[in-house]
Order: sequence, then structure tokens, then C-alpha cells
Amino acid sequence: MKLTTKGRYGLRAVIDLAVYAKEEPVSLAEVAERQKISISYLEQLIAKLKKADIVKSTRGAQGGYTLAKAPEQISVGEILRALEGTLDLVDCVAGNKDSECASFDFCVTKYVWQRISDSINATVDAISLSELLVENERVKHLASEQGISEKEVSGNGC
Amino acid sequence: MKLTTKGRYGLRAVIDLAVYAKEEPVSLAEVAERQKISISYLEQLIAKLKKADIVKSTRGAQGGYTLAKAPEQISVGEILRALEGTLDLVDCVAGNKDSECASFDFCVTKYVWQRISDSINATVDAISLSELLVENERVKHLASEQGISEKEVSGNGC
DNA sequence: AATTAAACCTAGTAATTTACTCGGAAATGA
DNA sequence: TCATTTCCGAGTAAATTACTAGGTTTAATT
Repeated sequence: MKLTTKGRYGLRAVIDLAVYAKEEPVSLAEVAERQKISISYLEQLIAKLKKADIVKSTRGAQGGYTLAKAPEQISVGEILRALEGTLDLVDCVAGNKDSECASFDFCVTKYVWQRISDSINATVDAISLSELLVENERVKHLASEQGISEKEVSGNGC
Repeated sequence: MKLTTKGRYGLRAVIDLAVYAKEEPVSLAEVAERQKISISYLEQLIAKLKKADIVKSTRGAQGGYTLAKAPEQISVGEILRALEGTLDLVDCVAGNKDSECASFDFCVTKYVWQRISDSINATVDAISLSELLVENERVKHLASEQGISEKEVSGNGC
């Protein structure tokens, strides 16, 4: 019961774009190097983010990615759901058709799973990307006070 | 990013005990049959629940399990953490020593993961087993109105 | 005392999921 | 036309999950 690397890496990639792709598009190779993630794996993650209209691409040489919307209009919930598919902890809540239990309204534990799902979604929907940029500044400042370079910090992340 | 069967089955087993092991201990074989879970797998789950002081056992013939405390004093959070280990979605928040990131206070995404963990834990800690028993009654009643037997309902669950 | 019903314990394994890599095709600016 | 980049699909190694199997110990019943 852990978030996959899709969610973890993908969120870092979006933050990276928010910081570094303000004017010009930034190539995946750049993001990959800064975030220490392989390009080919990042490609798969960014494809999901593009499909969800969180980032947009410009193809060809000097191309790359930028955010598709302002950071204020992108929630962490959107990002994580785009990457993970759903944040529901069990299939029946996610409405998965393969989950045998789907048709049952007589399920006690569903009561629990639904409440967990609701709280997770409410939490991540309440955090905007712009909030993370503020947090990023705070962390960067804190690091520089302790003599740690921005580069070291940006490549870091759970 | 899904709850494992440990959490799902285990919670159902605890509810089963709360309902059926009020006086006498109930054997795992009984729980297993009602809940449609294999005995040997259930054994592993109940071992975790016992270690966490959620259920207690009496060995030998006519033995079995009962709750170790009153349903009011058992939270869903306790149960799920006993079964799943931790409900944190990433290792760094869980304080896993193997997670390289553990020592970093300069992590933007940690801000997100911590908030998710907090909300999950707060949610499950706020649900007591007794609350689920009330929900169970409601569901049972609803089912009987629609001509569905208690047996069918008890064996059901996500 | 023997039998039986149960908890308890450990190790193994099949299936599934995750976390990638690889190779190439299409687009575009220089 | 060439370098750079996104885009796409298939394949695979590693890790995790979801179990099963086979036994030992404990205690009530006969």
C-alpha cells in the first residue's frame, strides 16, 4: 500500500516544469537529469500528464514541455490521479467493473473505504501546485542558510 | 496503490469476531467459512491482530478468538495499521530507514505526502469498531427488506 | 490416556504488479 | 538535411502479494 514511482516521480517532474519552464519549454532530458529519473521512464509519466491536460508539449528540436495551465489552477489531486489512475485504496470504491463487489450496497467495509477515499481526495484537491512552489521557495531558502546548493535540493525528493 | 488483502480481509475478520464472538471464542475455521477466506491465510492475519492486542486467543479444542477489548475501544486505524504495517503512502513519511530521503528536511513533495498521511490516519482513527457494528446492523436491515439473507451479506465485502 | 480440535509457526511458491529498458517513428527548428 | 526532440509500443527483470503446505503445541473431551 504505497504510492508508485509514477506518482512520486511525476509530481516532481511537474514541480520541475513549474520552476524551470516558465517561458520556454523544457526538454525531458533536462528534467530527467535534474530529477535523477531516466528519460524513457519519464516519457511514460509525462504522456499521462499530457493526456490529463496538465502539461503541453512542443515537438521537434528546441521543443519540450510547459505547464498547460497556471500553477494556481493545477491541484495535486489532478496530478496524482492522472499518474496513478485513481487514489482509491480499494477497487469497489474506484468503480472498477472487475471488482465482484461493485453491485453490493450491503457492504460494511465499503463504508470505511469510501471515507478514506474521500479524505485522501479532499486533501490532495486542496493543495495547488502554486502552494508547492511557495513551499519550494521556503525549502530552498532553508537549504541555502545551511550552505546547501539549489542543485542538491532540486534533485532530492521522496 | 491499493490496500492489500491483509487490510481488507483482516478488517472483515475483526468485524466477524465482534458480531459472533461476543460470549464464546470463535474458531478461525468458522470465520474463514463465513468470510470466504482460507484458514491458513487468515492465520497470518490474525497473528498480526493478536500481536497488536486487538484480538485474544484461547488455544486447544473449543478454543478460538475473541476481541481483546470492547468495540468502542478499537479503532479502524489500529486494525489497519496492525495489518498493513503503516498507512503512509511513501517510505520517508513512514520513517523507513532504508528510504534514502529520510534525512532530508529539504523535500517539497514530503509536504504533500505528510498531509496525505495525516488525513488518512485521522480518518481511520476516528472510526471505531462499534461504529461499524451500527453500520452492519443498518446494512443487514436494508438487505432483509430486499429479501437477502444475513448469510449472504456477511460473506460479502470489498 | 487417547483423541480431537484448535491455535501457532515457518518456509516455500505462483501470480501479479511495478519499474523500468529498448528500438524505432514522426515532427520541427537550424 | 541533420540534430533534436516528442511520441509510441513492446518487452523484461525485480519486487511484492497472496497465498499454500506441513508441521508443532495446547487443551478440552471421551
